[in-house]
Amino acid sequence: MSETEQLPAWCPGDGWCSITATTALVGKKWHPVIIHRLLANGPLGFNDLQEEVDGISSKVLSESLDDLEEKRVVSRTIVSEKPVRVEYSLTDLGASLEPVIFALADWGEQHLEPVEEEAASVV
Amino acid sequence: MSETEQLPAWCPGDGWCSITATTALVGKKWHPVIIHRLLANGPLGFNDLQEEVDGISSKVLSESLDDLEEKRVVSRTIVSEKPVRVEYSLTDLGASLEPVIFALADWGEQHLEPVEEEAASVV
DNA sequence: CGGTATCCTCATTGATACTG
DNA sequence: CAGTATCAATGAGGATACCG
Repeated sequence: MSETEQLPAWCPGDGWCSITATTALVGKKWHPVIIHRLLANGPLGFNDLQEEVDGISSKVLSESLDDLEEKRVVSRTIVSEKPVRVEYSLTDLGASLEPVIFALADWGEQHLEPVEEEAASVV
Repeated sequence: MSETEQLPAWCPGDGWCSITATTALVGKKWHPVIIHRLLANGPLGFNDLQEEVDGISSKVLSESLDDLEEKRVVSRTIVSEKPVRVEYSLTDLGASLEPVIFALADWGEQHLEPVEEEAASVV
């Protein structure tokens, strides 16, 4: 119980797990995509973001953003223009997720991407 | 609607998204951890795996493994020894997830890990 | 050892509508 | 534009027990 030092670096504690910890933050269904879009397309307004994500409802987007904000991954900025806009962007913590998001996207590209032909039958 | 080629490589189609595709495969709560353990500790039997994962019930582990098997990420091998054992291991596809899993673990390490001191106050 | 079978609860989503 | 309110539906996850 006291020899955590013999364990590999990627799995430190007895109970604690870096994977579990990470997925607890960004493991929700839409979180990776949202972060991805913010990473790629810079700060976005609510509706712009919703269009980027494709398929998400305003309710779920709102909840997701609340969650990500609470976890200090996303920051919400009210831009006092006219009319007032809101801008969602990544915090430094959020931006630091780039390798993770990139790994997800990359793997999907390389291993799943395919089937533009099949898509034709679906329309 | 026809100019998908102007989009960056990591976000190809109009509807299709590599992130969404990837998380559809490994986005379930326990999947990354399970893959991580198989990645790290080689083939494992059911109960061994359950102990590695820590906190998962046999039911959920079973369901997760079924799912991962169906998705060709994990393979189940019956070892005809005596008594019969079962070995779970990663397929080539599963093994190819290493960068993703590693990214998750790595990020957790670097950004979440700490707070052994704070833990004392929670107990 | 390697699982299933139940049952139950909570979290997440989806659809829709409405608001300032 | 940027959300919130409601409500229904799904389903993932947990506890426990049991089986070959």
